Amino acid sequence: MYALVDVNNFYASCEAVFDVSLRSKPLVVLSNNDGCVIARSKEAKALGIKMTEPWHVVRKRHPHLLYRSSNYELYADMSARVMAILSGAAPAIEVYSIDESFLDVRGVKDRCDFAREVRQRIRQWTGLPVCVGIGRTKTRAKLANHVAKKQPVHEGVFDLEVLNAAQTRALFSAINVEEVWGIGARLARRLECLNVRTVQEFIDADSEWIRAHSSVVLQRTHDELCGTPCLALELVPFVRKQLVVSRSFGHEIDTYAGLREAVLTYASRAAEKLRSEGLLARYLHVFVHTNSFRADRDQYAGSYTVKMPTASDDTLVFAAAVIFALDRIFRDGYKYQKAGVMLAELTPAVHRQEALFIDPNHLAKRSRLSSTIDAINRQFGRDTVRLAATGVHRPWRMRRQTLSPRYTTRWSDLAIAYAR
DNA sequence: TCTGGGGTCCTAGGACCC
DNA sequence: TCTGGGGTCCTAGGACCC
Repeated sequence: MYALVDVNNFYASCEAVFDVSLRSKPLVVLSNNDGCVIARSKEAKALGIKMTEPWHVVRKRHPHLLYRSSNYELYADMSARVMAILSGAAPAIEVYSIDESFLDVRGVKDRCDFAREVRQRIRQWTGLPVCVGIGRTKTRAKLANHVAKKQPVHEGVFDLEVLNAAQTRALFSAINVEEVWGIGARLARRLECLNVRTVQEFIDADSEWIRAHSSVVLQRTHDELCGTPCLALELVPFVRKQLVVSRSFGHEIDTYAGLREAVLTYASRAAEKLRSEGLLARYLHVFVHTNSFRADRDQYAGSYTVKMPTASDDTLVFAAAVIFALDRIFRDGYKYQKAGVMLAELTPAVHRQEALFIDPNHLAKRSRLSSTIDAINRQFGRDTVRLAATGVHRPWRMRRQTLSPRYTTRWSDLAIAYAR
């Protein structure tokens, strides 16, 4: 038996916790470069604003809409607070995303009571509103959470397993199959062609028939929905398989030098992340492309993968690989809009394989250098020490015009309470 | 002018092996 | 008329998630 706890409109709710003027108002949070809408308050959803709609389009339609640039430092810290509360409340918890966790609630006597208590505690301790869905499988708990969110009568808590057969049938017949976890727009369209539109119609379909018409993935979703668990709680912290750092530029880049600055910056950030997780990478992949929305311009996309002699976490090794790759994919005469660095075939640093012809002392020295740089940057702020080749003025850096203060992670940004 | 970023898993098909 | 059988590995592409 699982409970899925999910923060309502997470990014928008985080902003409203600290800025009273944003509460109960239409508010959107924007992606990097203030490009798209990636979170909406309840009131903004009511205005019909869609997820990932371009901001410049929305803004024209709603000139007075409140908005904020995304502030991931704030959201990550608020997330950690919520997850800490949940860890204290349940015997086992799987942190599924920045704003969602699955809880093991087997053995809980009154599940709804428990859920209401958790909800109240998170509200009181963090200021964030959450909904809780309960079900026999993870997929059912997800669906229950959807009901908790959509039907205010349940006051944020819904247990699917207390319904009788007729009630369940009525509920499932009223929900579109696309709301099921694991069924996106594409699969929903394909299912519709097969006359499966509602959750109930999907459940009524034969498991093998689904496998034949789609894949084992959809079959698992079906079985989960019918009550047969296929997905267990993932308690072991996951080991990532790849690491990507990519950004659209704040201003387009049309020179080799500019592109090199940006890609080296991304590679440096990737190396930092890699080291902070104790991993090494064997492959480094670089990609660059022009703005595909500009139909009036020539388009170009290039990518190149470098296999390094041994797995590494060294910024300087990555920098050399980046330049090697970029020299092979750069084409003059284009306006580049986005680039990225991907690290792959990751292995734990404790299993480091040394190279036959490289002096181990050299490796140890470079490793100390990286650790020292990381320590300085942790203490004095990101980029205090960085490669000169990552640029000085960096006009391509992303735009974030309405970034809120880092209320919970910077002394200088702490909220101030005034007494009368 | 302005259109995000970061992940995972599965499948099909080709290359290659014995 | 007849054209084996079984396996692995890799890659590209498609689907999903938040």
